[in-house]
Amino acid sequence: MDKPRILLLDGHSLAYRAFYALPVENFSTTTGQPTNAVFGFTSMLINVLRDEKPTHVAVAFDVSRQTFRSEQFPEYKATRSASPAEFKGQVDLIREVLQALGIPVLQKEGFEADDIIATLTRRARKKEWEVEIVTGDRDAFQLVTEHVTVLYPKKGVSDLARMTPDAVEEKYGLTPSQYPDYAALRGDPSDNLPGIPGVGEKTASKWIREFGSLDGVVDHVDEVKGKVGDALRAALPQVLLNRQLTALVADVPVDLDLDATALDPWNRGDVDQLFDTLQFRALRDRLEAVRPGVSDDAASVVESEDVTITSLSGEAAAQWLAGQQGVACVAVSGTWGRGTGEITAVAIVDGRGETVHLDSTEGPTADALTDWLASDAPKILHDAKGPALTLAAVGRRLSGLVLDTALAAYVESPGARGYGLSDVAQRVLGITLDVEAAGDQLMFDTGGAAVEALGRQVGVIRSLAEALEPRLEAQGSRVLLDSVEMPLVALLADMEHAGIAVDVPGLRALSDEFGADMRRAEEESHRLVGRPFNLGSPKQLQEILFAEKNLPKTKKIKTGYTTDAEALQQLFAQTGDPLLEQLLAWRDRSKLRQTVDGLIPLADSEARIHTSFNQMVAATGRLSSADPNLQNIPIRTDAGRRIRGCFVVGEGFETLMTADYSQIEMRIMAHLSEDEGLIDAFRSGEDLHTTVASRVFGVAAGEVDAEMRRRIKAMSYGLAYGLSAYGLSQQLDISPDEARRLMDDYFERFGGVRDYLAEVVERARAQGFTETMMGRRRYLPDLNSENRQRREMAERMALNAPIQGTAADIVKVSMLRLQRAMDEAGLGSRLLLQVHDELVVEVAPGERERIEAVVREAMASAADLSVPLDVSVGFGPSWESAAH
DNA sequence: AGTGTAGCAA
DNA sequence: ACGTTGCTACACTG
Repeated sequence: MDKPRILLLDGHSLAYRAFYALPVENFSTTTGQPTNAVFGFTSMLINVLRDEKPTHVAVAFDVSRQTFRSEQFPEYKATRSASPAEFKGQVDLIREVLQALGIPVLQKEGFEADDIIATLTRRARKKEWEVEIVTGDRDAFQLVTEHVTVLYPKKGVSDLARMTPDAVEEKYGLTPSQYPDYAALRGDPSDNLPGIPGVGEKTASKWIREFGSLDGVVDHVDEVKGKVGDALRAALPQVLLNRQLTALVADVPVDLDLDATALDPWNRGDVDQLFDTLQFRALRDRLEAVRPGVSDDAASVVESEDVTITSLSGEAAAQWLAGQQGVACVAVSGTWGRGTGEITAVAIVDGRGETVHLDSTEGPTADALTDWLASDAPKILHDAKGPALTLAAVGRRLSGLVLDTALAAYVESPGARGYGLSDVAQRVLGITLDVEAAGDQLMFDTGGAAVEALGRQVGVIRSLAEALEPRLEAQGSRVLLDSVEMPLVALLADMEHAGIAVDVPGLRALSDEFGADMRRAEEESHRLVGRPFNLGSPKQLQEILFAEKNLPKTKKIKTGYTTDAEALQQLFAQTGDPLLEQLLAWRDRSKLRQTVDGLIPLADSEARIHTSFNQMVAATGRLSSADPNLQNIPIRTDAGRRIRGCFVVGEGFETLMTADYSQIEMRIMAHLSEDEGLIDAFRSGEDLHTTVASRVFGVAAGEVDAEMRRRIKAMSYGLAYGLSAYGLSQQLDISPDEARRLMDDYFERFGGVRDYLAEVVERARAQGFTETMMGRRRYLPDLNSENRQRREMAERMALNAPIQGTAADIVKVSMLRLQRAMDEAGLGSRLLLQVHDELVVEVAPGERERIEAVVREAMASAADLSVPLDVSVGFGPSWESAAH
């Protein structure tokens, strides 16, 4: 066994360093608690634990300013200003962190942290332990020996200087034991210890080298010539006092058995909880990577410990699957994404409680498993889309899914941070799963550890199913889960696997063209400014626009003044500066080019791009699309639309079709609010915004001009987002008063809408959540927040969630109905994309008319509203041409 | 690596 | 402070 190595930290000095090294704006919790010092300290602690691998750790703190030093010299540290309010309190949080980690904290009235560290150093050295001291106080350099190292923060919180005897020698030209003598001569402004006029670091160091020590200097004090000599002699009493104060006391009466500083695994539950409240996500992961803690609830995690897991393969696997009884819980390991997937192994526990492990890297076992997953045998999985993709990749479809515990957790409470097995297990069961470690095992180890990890996971999935089902019943959200979210899994897998064809040469040509446009704008901008600069750097832009060219200041943001497109356009309108035009042109083209360049490498060998639809991200129930995001492909400008033109019908298909709901959110608002006027406006079949405008302004529909229509359109759309009079005025470029009047007039005519919006917020405030037509909830605890900003934010969310969420419900239902209708009719067309209110379908040869009818029917009948659900449809060889 | 700014969609 | 839901790229900073 190696020699023990003890790590001694100076809590206060490190916290102070961290506090000034890290900007407090960047390190605060959402509740406003500053955490920069806690973060920096904890980060340093984790780093030294990682790099130094100590066996023992202790942290010393100062208690108060009253120490034996301030008694001897009242001015000691007197110039230190009171610590800022943001710092106070953080020290207590640091103590909490240390307590959670089981690291002893030491302090002693009348002494400083450094004295305690000196004391512990002496004691540890008696036992011949190695000592490492981490402190921001240079006085500790006097403790350095061959076996005692000081780690001193150079700058920031991640760069520590390793002060060995050689390093001290190199830096000061002195031995560590000479350091306090030197410090006494030099004085220390931060401790308010006066130095000698005319004597700085250089001279102090020179004298100590020359005379060997401070005693030597005293002995030869008369030999020092010149003005500095006089100054030295005059200051000698102060220097000797300095020497006393700088000396660290190594016999502080602290009551601590060194063995109690042994670094033990900490309780992961406590640490997770604390790091959660501090909102230290990354730090927690770093900590886990350095030293995994132990779960406090080991028994409930390792449920599989006394469960027998049987590994089966080939024929035996097939037989077990065929004879499996009841509902099976399945834990799956494998990889998936980009429209395909592969399962490496599964653990299954069936209704009899038999647990098996199947290694599906082996052909026959994989085939048996595929058949079983595609069969109606009832099964419970956690996040089944990955396995469903694996099936889609071999032309099969996941079936028999009676519960997806990830989706269940999402439906039960959307808006949580994550829905991975460990996230949900933590939230629902209160147990900590070390999924990363398990994942590693699964990746690199096909032996017992991987089997056991999967066995544990399948046990957790079973517990989750039991815990979540009653919650869903209580909420009444079982229908939503069973008839919408879960059936959607296999459909999304099919869509992702299908992908959408792109014209790769077309995209390349666009990239070149946009690139050339960018270069032109860039060169012209450089010419106008007179030197090259980075057009993509908001910081440099600010410098040029506001400091050099002195253009009018725009809206303030954290880092200065905004240079966003809206602001630049306004500036251009004011000043006509040609640079602004070039900047805007460059921004536009570079955005388009980056979209194009992101797509090109994602096209597969058949020139198809496979996105991933995420079903558990949006708190309102919408899908999201990522890698690449195909829900934000440009459409508003001509150049942008050309990118859509590169999404094309694939080989073997006749055409693309797009079908979208027109004004679905307004229709939902009409339905939910039961506002007669709005319902009539929709039923009339006339242009909605014109009809609404004619009522608000009290003129005939024929007399509604473009401006009136524009204002009403903005107002109508804004309603569903909780738009304020101020926001409306900004958007329409009118005065807040005028916006206020517009809103009043609007609500005068459409009072039902106003009443509905008010009621929806009040109901949500009372019950704590909003609900969509299909019973999808969104919890909004902030509706009762004391903090106005948070409360109003929650109110806008409460306005929007039922409308956006109901639209999401309806579109999802329409997708399922479409899928079912196509299956039943045996059509070869397929759904490729969903863009919130739009579906993109790849139409098989000869199916155009039938598909149009099927799609219209599926979409129009997806919900029964008091207004019709209008669907517009378009066909074309590309996504752009299929738009309407 | 994480944060901030910017910008695209519905 | 003032309009919701997302995703991605880049610059900048530690």
